[in-house]
Order: sequence, then C-alpha cells, then structure tokens
Amino acid sequence: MVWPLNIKDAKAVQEGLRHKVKIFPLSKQPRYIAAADAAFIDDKIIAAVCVYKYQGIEYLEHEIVVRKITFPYIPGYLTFREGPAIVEAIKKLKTIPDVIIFDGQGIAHPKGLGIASHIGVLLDMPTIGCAKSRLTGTFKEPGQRKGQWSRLMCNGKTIGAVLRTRDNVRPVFVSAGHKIDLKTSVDIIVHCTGNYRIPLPQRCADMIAKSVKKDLGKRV
DNA sequence: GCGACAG
DNA sequence: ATCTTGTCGC
Repeated sequence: MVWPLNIKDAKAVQEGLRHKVKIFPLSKQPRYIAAADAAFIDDKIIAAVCVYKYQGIEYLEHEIVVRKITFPYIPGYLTFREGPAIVEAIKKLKTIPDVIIFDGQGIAHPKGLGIASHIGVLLDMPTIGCAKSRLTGTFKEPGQRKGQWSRLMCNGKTIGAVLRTRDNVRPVFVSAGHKIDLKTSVDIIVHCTGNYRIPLPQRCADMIAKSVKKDLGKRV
C-alpha cells in the first residue's frame, strides 16, 4: 500500500478514490465493531485501534502501531497523516471487525472522501466517520437531549448527522464512510455510546494512544 | 483577496 | 493534535 508524501500526489489519490465510495445500508447487524484514533509525540504518530463485541459493547482486543510522521496536518488531508499507521494497526487485529469507526469525517468532506471513506475504500470494509467537530456543511443545532440529531447539509444534500450523544453536551458529526448509510451509522454510534460524549470503542482507542504516548515520553 | 478549516 | 492548573457543575 503506497501513501503519497506531498499535497500534489495526495490530491491525485483522492481524485482516484472519491468515486469508489459506496453508500448503502449494512446487510446485517455487526458482530464486531472497531474504532481507531491517533496521538502524536515528537516526529512520531501512535495509532491505536480497539475491537469490541457489538452486542453489549464488550472489549475484545486492541493493537498499536508507532511510526514516523510522513505528512503534515492539512484540513481535508487528514488521511495522509494518520492513515498509514492506522491501516497497519487494523491489519494486525486478530478479529476482523464488521465495521470501523474513525475519529474524523466519512463522506462529509470537501471531496466526499474523509478518512473513514478513504480507508473504507482501501480496505473494502464498512466504515463510519464520527468527528468531534465540523469540516464542511451547514446545520441547525440539534435538540439538547441525548439521541437527538439534525442533518449536516451541503448543496441541498444530507451528508451527515449532527448527533447529541449526551444531554447538553456538544454534538458529534456522524457521516457514512463506506459500504454503509447514514441511518445505520447513526444507529450504530448511538448503540456504542455510554455515558460519555465519545462512543466507547473510540474513547478506548483514544485512551490507549494517549497512554502509549505517555510511556514513550518518559523514556527510561 | 478573505475566511474556514476533521486531527 | 498539543501545550497546561485549577475549577465549576452534574
């Protein structure tokens, strides 16, 4: 798997993959669900991906990958910065997840190819984008109660959902990644939500990445 | 040219 | 994302 190292090549890659994204409902309820996230320290990126059993949201396993950063953070090109390490971590898993949640957008992206959609196409797996803030699109503030959501719009099209995962807290931005649709994505995110704003598997990946970062920091 | 801008 | 202490609120 080759990754571009500059904006020019990255744009070409996005152009070649953007039309390969497929949106349709998940055929069956997932058995295993995973989530990925990353942390940074010096010139390295720490990718963490954890797998949960969908029924009852039970933790099963996690994998970690640490490698050098090869691309800067540029809005709209997050995949090229975090994708390489995250994909490696996903490939190390013993349990193949039925759907993967990403900390970022799915199709709610300027080119319709956020990190969730991009990696979904690369791995040919169902993926969901669950970002903590908006990248593109307009919306009305959703109701203040957990579970309430409003549509994220772009050119008259619904590209995602602004979902309240807890009462009176900032909403998250959910969008279909690949091989799934918005309704199913929202249902899954709601199912994975405990008493925190961030879905449990995603929160787990975040904590693991940060914990590894802490260890790498105190090099003994 | 100006403002926006996932992590 | 990351840098950072205490602090207000459920």
